[in-house]
Amino acid sequence: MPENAGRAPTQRDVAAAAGVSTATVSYILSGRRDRATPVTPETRDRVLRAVEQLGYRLNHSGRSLRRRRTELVCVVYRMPDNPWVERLAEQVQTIGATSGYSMIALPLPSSPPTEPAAASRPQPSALRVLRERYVDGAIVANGTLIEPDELRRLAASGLSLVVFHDALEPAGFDVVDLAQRAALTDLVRHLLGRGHTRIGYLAHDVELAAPDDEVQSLKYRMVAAALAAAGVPLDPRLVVPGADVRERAYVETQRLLRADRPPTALISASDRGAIDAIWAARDLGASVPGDLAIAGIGNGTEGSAIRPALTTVGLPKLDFTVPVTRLFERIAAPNELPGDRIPQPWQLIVREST
Amino acid sequence: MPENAGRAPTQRDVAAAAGVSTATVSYILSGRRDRATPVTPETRDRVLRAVEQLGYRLNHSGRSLRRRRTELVCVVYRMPDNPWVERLAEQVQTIGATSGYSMIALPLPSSPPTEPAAASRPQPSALRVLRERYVDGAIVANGTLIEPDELRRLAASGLSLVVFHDALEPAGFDVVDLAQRAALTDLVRHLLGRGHTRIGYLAHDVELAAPDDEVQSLKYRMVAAALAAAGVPLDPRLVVPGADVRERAYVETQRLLRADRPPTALISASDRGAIDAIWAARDLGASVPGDLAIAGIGNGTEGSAIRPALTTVGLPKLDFTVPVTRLFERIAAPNELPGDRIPQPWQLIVREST
DNA sequence: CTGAAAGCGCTTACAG
DNA sequence: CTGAAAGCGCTTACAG
Repeated sequence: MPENAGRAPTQRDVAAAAGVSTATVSYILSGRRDRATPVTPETRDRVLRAVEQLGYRLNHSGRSLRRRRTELVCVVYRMPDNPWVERLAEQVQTIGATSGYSMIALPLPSSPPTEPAAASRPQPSALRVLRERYVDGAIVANGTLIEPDELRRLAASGLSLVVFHDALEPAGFDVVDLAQRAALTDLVRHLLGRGHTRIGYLAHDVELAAPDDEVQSLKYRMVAAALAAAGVPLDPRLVVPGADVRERAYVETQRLLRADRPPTALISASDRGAIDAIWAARDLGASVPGDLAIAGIGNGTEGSAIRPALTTVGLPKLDFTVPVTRLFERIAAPNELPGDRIPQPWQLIVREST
Repeated sequence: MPENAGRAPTQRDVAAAAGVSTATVSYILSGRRDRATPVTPETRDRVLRAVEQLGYRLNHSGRSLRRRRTELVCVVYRMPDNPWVERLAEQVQTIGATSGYSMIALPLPSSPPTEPAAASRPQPSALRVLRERYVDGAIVANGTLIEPDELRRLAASGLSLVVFHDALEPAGFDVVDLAQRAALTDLVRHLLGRGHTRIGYLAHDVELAAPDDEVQSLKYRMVAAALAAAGVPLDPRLVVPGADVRERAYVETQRLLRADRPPTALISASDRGAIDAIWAARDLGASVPGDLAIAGIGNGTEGSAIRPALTTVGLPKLDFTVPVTRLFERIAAPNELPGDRIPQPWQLIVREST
């Protein structure tokens, strides 16, 4: 039981209890410079015992104010998380641990309250963590979550930053380019090459609610652009919502198939929706891909487990060693690295469903 | 463009640029005590212009060292997130914002590398955020993630703490009691009351890999205990894995139904697995609940959307105002509140599938 | 209405 | 091998 009433013990209290100076306590606790100024084992023991007895805990603010670094990095993403964000976070933790860094997350709300376009940007209070030097560096898993100008200002103010974004110029930070547009174009070409001309799209609800929102409707816009570029513009009657909720994806797919001129191929904004679409088609007696070719987006883990295995676009494997290592290089050498583009391309993964 | 080479500008730089003292800068930026010491609009403007021009950003470490508080709270949970953790995080953000608090997350890895029991506890580097006063308070969404002793030490060291846990004594922190065991007991009684005696269990894989791990196998252990208490111990042949992966839940359910003496009721560790089980049964020509009653655990959003609507146990509604408000009360009055038990009971939600 | 000064808890070159 | 002292960037009672 600590005896100090109220106030948490400091290194000063530890030093007093152990009969040494605060410098000695600090050397022992931070483990630095042990070689240059070795401490006798007895002193060390006495200090550690005092730490234990007082229940002393290091004060991070004091340390980082003095060291001018927080030894903390942050992963920014939109809720809900998904396997690739989890993998990214895991690698940030693992790789960071080797240089004494810990990781925190900054999950931004999935469904902003009102006005889609503006509200899809995070509140200032969430950005405080990035703006006020709470962390030395950050990986933004979805660069569209934060205004480009804000990203540039953050980088200029000394925050080490690596941003996943398809269409942003590096500017004091690195940009991991997933080349999503190219992959979706490949997918469209693949379907056209199989002879499909009536291609439907199973959308995230928010995409249809705010089709012009670059943040929320990214996939919809990219698919539509790829189809238009190929001379087969998306037929509005073949666009339905429901990719988010299993039962609705099922119902909407059956509605499409029962319509006058059903599509012969369907792209779903999510792998999950695509899988539901496969079930829906099968239950109507339609064969996949015979009667309806179905493709997902994202390359989630489910897609390769089902039959027919799902054609999709996404990262071929979940390895973010390059961007994560880059983040820590930036932190180690602040203001020395310009801004690079790091290619980590999505790819077309053709399986059985198309 | 900031002109300081290297070093980030401080309030001192701002004060110099605006021709005032650092005290004035601080008053203007922190917005406190404006009533007692109003600043002339001209001074204010001059300071804000200097802030803009220098690209000044507040240094959190300096502020929180001085204020002796970080104005930051943390939500601790196990990856992946789920709708209720998201809702919790959202409410922490919203309620915290009214008193100037920001939220960060501490997502702990979902599948620890090796040794299940020990490895299911987080690494020390993850706990640094809680131990070293990086935040003023935390909500632990799953109290089994952190050792009880560690929780007590954290609370004793002054961290405001609210922990979701079914079987922990409050000790300087509050415990939100979901009463999961009682709800699962209700579910078992409900099935027995419908005449079922052969009740199967669709498990999370990790539950069968480490059935003795209290952290990972919570639901499995509670269901087994409830069945045993009712005099109908769980038949090992009716326990199958696969609740995590859609296709496997489907296959395992069909395997159960094709066996010699199939179960007449099935409890799934996840709502998702239960929904897959419904599809699997239906595809074999078995009616739900006629031939097989199926219940989930968790009360996720999908369960009420499907047909037959899913019987499940979980929180009847996602409102964490009480525990979240309590966290901020604790932060406002440190060391004054003892430790309370906050009931937020899971409930049996009977729908059509049983 | 504004400024000089102390101090939050730590780290680290430097002197002994 | 150890300690006295300065200083990281803020805030705030206090004096003017």
